[in-house]
Amino acid sequence: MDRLSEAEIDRIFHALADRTRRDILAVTAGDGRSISALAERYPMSFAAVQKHVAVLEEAGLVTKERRGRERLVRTEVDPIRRVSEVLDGIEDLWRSRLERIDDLLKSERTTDARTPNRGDRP
Amino acid sequence: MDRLSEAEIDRIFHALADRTRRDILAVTAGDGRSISALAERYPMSFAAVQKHVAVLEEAGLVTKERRGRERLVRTEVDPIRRVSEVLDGIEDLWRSRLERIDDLLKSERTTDARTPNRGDRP
DNA sequence: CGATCGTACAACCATATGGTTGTAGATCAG
DNA sequence: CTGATCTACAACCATATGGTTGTACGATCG
Repeated sequence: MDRLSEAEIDRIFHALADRTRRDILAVTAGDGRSISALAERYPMSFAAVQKHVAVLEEAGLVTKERRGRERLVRTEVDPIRRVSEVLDGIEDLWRSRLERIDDLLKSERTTDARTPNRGDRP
Repeated sequence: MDRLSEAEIDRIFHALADRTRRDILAVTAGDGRSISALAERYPMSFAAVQKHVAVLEEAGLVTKERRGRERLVRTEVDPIRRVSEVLDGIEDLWRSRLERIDDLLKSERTTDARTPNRGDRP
């Protein structure tokens, strides 16, 4: 249960930044589908769908399991859950910064009001 | 409070699929920073950072507010929260499909076991 | 005023991306 | 075995992306 590396997060978000790939995730969530079954759903060639699946696979969002001559594509929910936590992290940061700023403003109002508006940190 | 369109989700995930942009989001969460202040943090030109901010802005993840000759960049937490729900949606789908399959297997086991393994739907 | 700072934007370049077609290897049906 | 199906993979192409440099413009300082 390691944390996701930045490179992994890059790959996951990039994989999610495409309608077709998100749809593949939705369709193959829970039960798997063969690539050719997937290819029927989209207005593009088999090879194009194959590439989308490859992107999802490299991001760890789906796995391929062979069944006879087919490869069953199935979405893995774990990385999705973990990348969701990345977003939660930004949200938490946002909240805590707001709090900190609020405190700052309060303490300044009780002492002086000469607007030291810079928050630089080299 | 509309739902995000697919195009918006495309833009948001694409914006998130870059380390520098995610860092900008983290840094400007809560309090804003000028673009030149941001540019000091990264090993690239001012114009490159400017482009990253533009991508984030088009995705609605940050807003720019002018203060004097500077533009304060500040992350908007709402779209982040909403795209997080997109991921939750996939996860929910996953869970419900698993349930459905489980039910299917159970009902088959009680009647017959001739493995009708195809789940096609034209 | 002139100089400088922060920004905007255009032009350019190398590489990545998303699509295509074509070829070849496995596996299954007859 | 033969043929059909499913997959893998390479080669190719147009466009998008992430970076650069250079120029221009508004706001601030002296």
